[in-house]
Amino acid sequence: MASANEQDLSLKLFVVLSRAVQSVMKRVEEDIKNYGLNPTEFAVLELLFNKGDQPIQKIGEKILLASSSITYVVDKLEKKKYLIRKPCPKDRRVTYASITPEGQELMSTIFPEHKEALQEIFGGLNAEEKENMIKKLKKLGFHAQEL
Amino acid sequence: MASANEQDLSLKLFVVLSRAVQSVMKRVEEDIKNYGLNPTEFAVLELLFNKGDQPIQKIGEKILLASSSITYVVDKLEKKKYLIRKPCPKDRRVTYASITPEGQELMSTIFPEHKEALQEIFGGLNAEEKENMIKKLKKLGFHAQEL
DNA sequence: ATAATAAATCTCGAATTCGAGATAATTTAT
DNA sequence: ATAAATTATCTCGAATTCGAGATTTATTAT
Repeated sequence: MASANEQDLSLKLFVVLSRAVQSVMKRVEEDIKNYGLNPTEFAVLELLFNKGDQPIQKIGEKILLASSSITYVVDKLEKKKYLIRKPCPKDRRVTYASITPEGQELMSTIFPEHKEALQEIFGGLNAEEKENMIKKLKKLGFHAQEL
Repeated sequence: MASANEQDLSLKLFVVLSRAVQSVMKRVEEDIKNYGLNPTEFAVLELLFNKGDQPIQKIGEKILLASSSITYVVDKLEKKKYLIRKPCPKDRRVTYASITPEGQELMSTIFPEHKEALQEIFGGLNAEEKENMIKKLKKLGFHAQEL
């Protein structure tokens, strides 16, 4: 059994993590909202922009979203003309999401801006601190995932 | 202007942070769901349990929730008999949320269990790593908040 | 070859959160 | 003392996410 101090330390880490993430995400959302997108839409476009066409199923796996939610987001992006659905000829169960030229143009403009915004948002830490935090967060994330 | 490497590091930190938090939160939600609560309900009860009666307004400030959302959560907890609303006699605009004996009993049972669960979820890091992460997350959070 | 199983996508309804605005009470300024 | 501004809470509708289940297609087992 963990000592009271160890437990309190974990509790504190949980609280501090929640707060910090809330502050960070708020800024990130503000940034993305400037582009007329929400974080999920941005994540989907970023995936298609950087990794090419994806089966709708795969998108859900990569950005950790339920299939019904993906349908919703892809619908919205299709209405905005940033992507189109393309049926897969080999497997008629599958539909690809494919970024349009409009989507490409949008992303090639805003992705660099987004990276600058992230650079500012994470400006509280220097490079070494970021490297270290990445390492520790991976450890933490893997452990939590495997429970 | 930040170098490409610095920007990529921030982007990577953002991605890793998002993933890690997603894994952690998923476990925490599973834990809390066992108690028949969602994370927001738990946060409200925890506040009342540890800090005593609170004006509804204050709850929103402490757990960072919009006033309309607080009304919704307090309604739910009141239906579950874990808290009651008490009008403030000094200022008739104010309503206190007050934990009931049932709520006290619930929290005194599940709060220790919750701390044990957190101890497991954060078990990927040792005490020193947690201390360090708390320090860095505070830096990160304050910086992001002040932008 | 047929039946059972699995996989991909979608539909639907519920849960949660937000923002805008309504209402009522208090405080501040004139 | 009255008017104006502020504060606390709530109502309402929109946005987003989920899970359960429906539908269609493909794969596996008999």
